[in-house]
Amino acid sequence: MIYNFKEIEEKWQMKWLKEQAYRAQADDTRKKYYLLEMFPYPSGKIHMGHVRNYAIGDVAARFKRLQGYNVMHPMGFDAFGQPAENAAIKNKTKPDTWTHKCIKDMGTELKRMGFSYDWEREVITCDSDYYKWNQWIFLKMFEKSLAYKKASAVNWCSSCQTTLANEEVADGSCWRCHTKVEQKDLEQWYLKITAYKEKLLEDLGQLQEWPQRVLAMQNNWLGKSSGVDIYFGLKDSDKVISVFTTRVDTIFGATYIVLAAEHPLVKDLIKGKPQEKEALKFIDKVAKESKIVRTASDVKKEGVFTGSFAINPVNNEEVPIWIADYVLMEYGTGAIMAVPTHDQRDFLFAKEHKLPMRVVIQPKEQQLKVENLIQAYEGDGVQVNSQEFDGLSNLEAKEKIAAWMEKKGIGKIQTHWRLRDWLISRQRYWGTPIPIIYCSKCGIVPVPYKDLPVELPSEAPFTGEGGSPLGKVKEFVEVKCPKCFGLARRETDTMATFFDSSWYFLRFCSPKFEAAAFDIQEAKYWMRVDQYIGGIEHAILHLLYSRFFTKFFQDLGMIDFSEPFERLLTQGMVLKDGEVMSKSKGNTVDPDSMIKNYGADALRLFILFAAPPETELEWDERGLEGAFKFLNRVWRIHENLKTKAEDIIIKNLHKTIKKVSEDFSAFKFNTAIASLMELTNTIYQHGADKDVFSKLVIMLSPIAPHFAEELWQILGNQESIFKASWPKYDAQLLIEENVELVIQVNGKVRSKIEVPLDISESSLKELVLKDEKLIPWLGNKPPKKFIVVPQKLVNIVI
RNA sequence: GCCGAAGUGGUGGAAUGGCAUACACGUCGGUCUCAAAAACCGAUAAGGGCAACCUUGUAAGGGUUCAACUCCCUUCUUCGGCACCA
Repeated sequence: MIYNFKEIEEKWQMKWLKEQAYRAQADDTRKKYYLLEMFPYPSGKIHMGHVRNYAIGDVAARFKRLQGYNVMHPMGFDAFGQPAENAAIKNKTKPDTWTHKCIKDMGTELKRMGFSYDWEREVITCDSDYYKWNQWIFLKMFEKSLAYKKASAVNWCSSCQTTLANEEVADGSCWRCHTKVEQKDLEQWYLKITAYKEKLLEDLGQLQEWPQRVLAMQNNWLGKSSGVDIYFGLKDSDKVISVFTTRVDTIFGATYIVLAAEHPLVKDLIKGKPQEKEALKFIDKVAKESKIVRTASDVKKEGVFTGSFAINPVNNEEVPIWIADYVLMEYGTGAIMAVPTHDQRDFLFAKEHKLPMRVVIQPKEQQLKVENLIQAYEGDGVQVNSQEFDGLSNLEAKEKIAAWMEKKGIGKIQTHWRLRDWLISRQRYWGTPIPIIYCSKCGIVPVPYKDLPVELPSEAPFTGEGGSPLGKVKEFVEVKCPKCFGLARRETDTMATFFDSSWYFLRFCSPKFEAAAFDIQEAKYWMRVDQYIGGIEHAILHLLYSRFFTKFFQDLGMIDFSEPFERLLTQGMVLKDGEVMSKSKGNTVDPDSMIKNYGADALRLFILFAAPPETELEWDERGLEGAFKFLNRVWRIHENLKTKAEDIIIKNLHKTIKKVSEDFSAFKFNTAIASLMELTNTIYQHGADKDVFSKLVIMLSPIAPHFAEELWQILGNQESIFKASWPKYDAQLLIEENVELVIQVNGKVRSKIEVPLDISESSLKELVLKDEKLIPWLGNKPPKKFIVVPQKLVNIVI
């Protein structure tokens, strides 16, 4: 007999919705648990990645409820963004219409999976009652000079026809459409995330429950590097070139310096020099090279001499100044001191252009000589040719030289970062309008708070062909200046959508609150997010921005913590035949058809059983079939319940309760399910009574909620199974009187014996030595050593 | 180059110093059936042996330990992040 999953799942889904079974209310008398999964972009259809992400979250939410926590488990939609615009163009509809239809369709699919969301808290970022607060946050940042406008070379995607943040560029290409990113000079809005760089780095230390790899990625992204800025004077002028180095110990070996082609002093340095023409040609060439070509590591290092000289401030030596393509304006000061003997890039460049070298660090095991060098020596050693620092270890010298230079005023201990401010202007329609007005008299004027929201006009002529579509909406653009009431124009760019998702977890605490972005009291109860679950692809972008916003809200005094997510779980991808499921590869499996064939419960069970949450999961429909068979196997138990279960079953049950409780707490769902399967197998051998079966059903309920709810009702319960409490195990029952000991000889298993739990070591020894199976191994020599691990094993060494 | 994660049967995976391969998939065999499906029961790392058993085995090599998938060192491979980063 097969249980009727279709009927059962529909029935309970309707009931849960009608009764608002998963409504969460703040309650100071109860311990809260805020469980959050990354909300989806409303594409219209859920995919297996969503199913996995949300199945993991739902099990945790339901488990915590059964344990008595007051659980908030909200869901919403990250609804602004380019795909809606593209789809609207394609389907000749409006992004708003298209998006809301997708939200509806996707909501239906999520409901069909039986996820226990509090739908009353649904947040949709493209609705003005949400994005109004994006604008409010932007204005607050503007007030604190954390939002500012700047002209600069920016990343430009010609296919998306918009600018991109540094975080949105991967391998020199647009993260969304993989088009090669170009550089363009534009005036754009930035958020000053760099104001929080130290705190963003330091607070990573708080995040004990985050995966190592995410912490490592954030650390890399922030890219702090400590060193010294050294001031090189010019030979023929009083200008100064500042270079940055992390190897100040090699300063006495600096035989030339190199500037990036874009360095502001370059034009001055070459002016009137015989090399001027050649240098200008080179600068022009570098400017045309794309960043990808320039940063490819196998490219030959090219450069030209400026004709000018600088003075090395530690020894007053004259050193030539070069321009080269391997020095980047974006990093450090855009200028380096070159130490060819101890830096491989400088070495290659010096060889190529026949520049001088000097060894200043001698390794212990060999004697370096400039004429014999075939590569730079980048390791540690002892200082030589370094005046009073000779003889010191270079590590010691590094600190001493830095301090000495600071004292003499020729250098400064300095830190450089990789992190850049966040460019948020997008030349697209479907996003939050930036609440700024440009007045020819008053300049940049923020929209007054009382005028929020700046509504996104419902009609705009977007064609996908570039230029901000809002710029063509006259009624939107033309506005009175809030200060002088003269004619002014609105900003026509919209905000990057990562702005929207940088604080939605706070909005969930009070999604309908009208007086502020969130209700401080509600946030005080619900925040921080106890468990956050989502894909590794957000390891940098979304998680970094959210951490930044949280720190900003803390500075505004609206919250009293600086990190939003206490625990983070990044779930692995779903693969098919070893490859990531994706539309472009055409190897996707539609969750909907799986629900039709096997039910949502079986799908949830399979996806949780097939692999631990963090690792990749290989899709296997036969495995799904197996999960379905298991549910049927459990289902049939209720038809044959005994009045009293045997002791062995009771013991097994309590062992299982212990194991499943521990595994659920640690998000080890695959092994939890394995123990439930083992218990089921034992029940097939020995039978179960109503109590044992009820407990099995409760333990299964977070994974297969409809299935469990139905069985719970069949067992005669009136209330929902999710009002029941998680079973507790009786430690007494887990204590065995006898225990099987493994007997090893020289570490190899040779026998097993059953002994009383509290056997003394001497009587155990006596017993073991009498074991006939051991005779061939022990011979008649006395054992050298006799190791006893209580209740586990004995190892005899001969 | 730097940083991070991983490598275990035919397959997904389990075991974090103490019986390697739990649980499941697949395969094979059996029960039931006119038959099939379903269901139920059993076998299933490799090699050797009629068998009881024995040997080998967790990417490779070495080490620590009575005992190593697990800890340490070296190397290889795969995946991910950063990178002419000074």
